[in-house]
Amino acid sequence: MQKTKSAIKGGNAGRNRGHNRRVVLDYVRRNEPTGRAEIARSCGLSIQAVSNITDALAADGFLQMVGKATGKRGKPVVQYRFNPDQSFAVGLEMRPDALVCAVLNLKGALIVADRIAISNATPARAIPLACELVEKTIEKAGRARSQLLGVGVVMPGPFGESALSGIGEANLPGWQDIDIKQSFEAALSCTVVVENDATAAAISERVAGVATKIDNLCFIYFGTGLGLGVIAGGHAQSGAFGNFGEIGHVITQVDGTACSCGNHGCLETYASRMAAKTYLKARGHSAIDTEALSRLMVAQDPDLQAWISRAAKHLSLAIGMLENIFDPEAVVLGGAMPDSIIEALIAQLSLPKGSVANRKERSIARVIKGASGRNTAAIGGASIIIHQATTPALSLFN
Amino acid sequence: MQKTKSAIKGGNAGRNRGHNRRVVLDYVRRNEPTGRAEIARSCGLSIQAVSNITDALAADGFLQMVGKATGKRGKPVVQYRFNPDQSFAVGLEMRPDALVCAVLNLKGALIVADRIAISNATPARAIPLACELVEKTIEKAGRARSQLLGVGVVMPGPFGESALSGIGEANLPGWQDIDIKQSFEAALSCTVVVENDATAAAISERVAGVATKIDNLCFIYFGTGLGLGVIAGGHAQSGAFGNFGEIGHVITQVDGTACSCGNHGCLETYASRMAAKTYLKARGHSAIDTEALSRLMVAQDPDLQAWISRAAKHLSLAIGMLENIFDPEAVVLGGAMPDSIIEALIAQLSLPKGSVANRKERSIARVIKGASGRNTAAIGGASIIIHQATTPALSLFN
DNA sequence: ATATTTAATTCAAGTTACTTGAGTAAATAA
DNA sequence: TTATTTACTCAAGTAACTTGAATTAAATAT
Repeated sequence: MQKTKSAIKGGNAGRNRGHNRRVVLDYVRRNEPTGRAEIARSCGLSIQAVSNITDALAADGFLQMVGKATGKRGKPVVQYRFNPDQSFAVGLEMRPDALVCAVLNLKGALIVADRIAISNATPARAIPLACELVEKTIEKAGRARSQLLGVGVVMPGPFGESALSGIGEANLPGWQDIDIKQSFEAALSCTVVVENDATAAAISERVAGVATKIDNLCFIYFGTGLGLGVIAGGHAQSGAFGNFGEIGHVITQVDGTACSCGNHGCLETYASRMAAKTYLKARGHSAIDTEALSRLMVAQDPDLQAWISRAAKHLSLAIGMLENIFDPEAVVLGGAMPDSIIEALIAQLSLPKGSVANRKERSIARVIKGASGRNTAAIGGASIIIHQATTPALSLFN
Repeated sequence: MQKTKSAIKGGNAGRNRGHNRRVVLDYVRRNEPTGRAEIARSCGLSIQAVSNITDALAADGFLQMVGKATGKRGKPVVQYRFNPDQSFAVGLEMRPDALVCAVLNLKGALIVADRIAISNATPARAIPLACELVEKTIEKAGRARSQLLGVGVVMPGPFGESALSGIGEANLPGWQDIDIKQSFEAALSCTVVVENDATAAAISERVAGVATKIDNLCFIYFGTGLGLGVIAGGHAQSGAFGNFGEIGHVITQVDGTACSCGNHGCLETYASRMAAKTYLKARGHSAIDTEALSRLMVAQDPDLQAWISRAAKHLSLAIGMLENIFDPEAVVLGGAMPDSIIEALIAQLSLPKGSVANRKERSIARVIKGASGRNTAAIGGASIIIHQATTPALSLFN
């Protein structure tokens, strides 16, 4: 009988210290400016403890004192705020045709993004190039390498054995057999996290996007295929084998369009960049890239309009399903797709009325546009690093 | 600007103590019999700390020393095991037509289950009756009321404003406006947790069912409708508004059968007890309850066979979708449905091959049968209490 | 048989980070 | 001016964990 690995570890004074620092840091980041008494009340700690912690965080540069707040009765509050420039995070998107790198400050603001074209993106070729790009982009951002918090590497899923399964045609070749995280950690000697694009995008919305105050969201990501990133209770979902969110292969039409995965009627064959490309090519358009899509959108091309209308139908089904399953505060659409098309898709959705999401007193729309564009995934990668550094979790005890 | 309530609190020695006790208790429960050195290694604590903690847990009756294990080199391990009878948990299912109560020991074993019929289940009528049933069932189980760990109340979701939304026809009337948890806590003066049936069922599989070693699972629950309970990373998902898992209203056939929710082609109209009832009634069968379904199954009734075959098609779609979205270790089917029918449904599934779940090296089947029968939900309710008491989580710091 | 090795466990002292309680400071309200 | 309120500091106290040396008991080697 195999013993269960206890995923959850015990705590001690030291681990507690780390946890509490994150709790305080996270609270200040989300409620700045704020004072120590308020932090203590909110975080369930004594004022003295918070005082010690803020002193330490300020000494380390994570927090900044920003003067006193008067107006209320009592001794004025010495206010602290989060220092977004204490360090920085790097995001790196690995694509078959390009490597994209983004440097973000701790508030999630983009400092610099850069990219290089690449072909034949095997690990042996791509990893050194990627690392070089990372170093150059850090330099371009004018940041000290020593302040690097970590690198978030974003690759299209699914990971692992998925190559065997039919899904994952859009994957990079030769990456199934290596430990990506370890390879990058060895090359960059810093914290590295590997995630899929959709999850990265979802996290970036929570770090600095439309969902900073939202703890439960679904992000539908337009990559080559279609991905789903979910944040539940403030934490990103990743599945048992890291392949959470393969929404592209959810079937929205029985016996529909043939999909590369072997099934028919997958959502991805209707609503994805690839689907748009295929649809437009079949109607005589050529060289469909993101820019071309933008242009067709401006020109109100009837073929693109027809595609959007069809895609919106399938997306509506999928979104209704997500709402009923995840009960999120909002569904976000974004990714490597022109803003104008995402907006058009949202405008044409016909969401089911019979849904737990169809509440009268909604403070946010059911579907909102998230970050999109060519750098979304790389920004998402950096956001994961920020999220991990500032979000207290049980993982601290691991 | 509203301040974020810090959901996550800081830790101190006392909270750490509680956390560590749970970590140790959980480890022993899942790996018994085991010794202190092993616990220390697995939980990241020092042997001395574990020794103190096990002493305390043994003194409180949560752990029992069960002798020494020889055979290996070195001083023999003093083994401990979880004491399943230190206290007990109660589950209570509130249904429109009946109240079901189950008493479980801490290992999740059923001690006694009981039920009473009820009509017009308004809160004012049902809550006193339910509390009476709880007390009587505890007595019948021969347990001391003082050992009661808590009561898990199971009701069909969705909760909250859902009555407005069209979904939830099967709901109990008059329960939308009261705080169910508080009402029961006041009446029973003990810990009360309220959950939906599907989540309760999922947790019960993890506490004592087919998923004790599984951290990621999806449970499709046959209630009146169809529910989904998900455990991800060992923790039950509940959604932003407690309405996670309304899988019954996922559309598996565009323009399909009309559903009470106003949409067409909802999974629930094909695969649920209600669907079976409707299908069989339309074909001349009458008085279809669970027992009748069992009898028809034994008799190999062709109408029921046809229904199963159709339901399996729709379930296959839904399960494929769940696999792609959640990437679970397994999907479990169970609930208030005869075992024989669940088995037949599983046998007739045709799962998509293009799925992240279609791995070669699976140790468990993609779809397995979980607990089913008339008491499943009540047992699930009690399981939630057990799960909460023995599963360490960040919530300890709340 | 005896010695050695291995591993679990205990004992006592030491450490850490938090809490407590008394006291101070600075603002508004009366 | 005085009282009240609220934030914060200082110093001492405490709980729970870690560390390191010593002890115990079984399996294995000599």
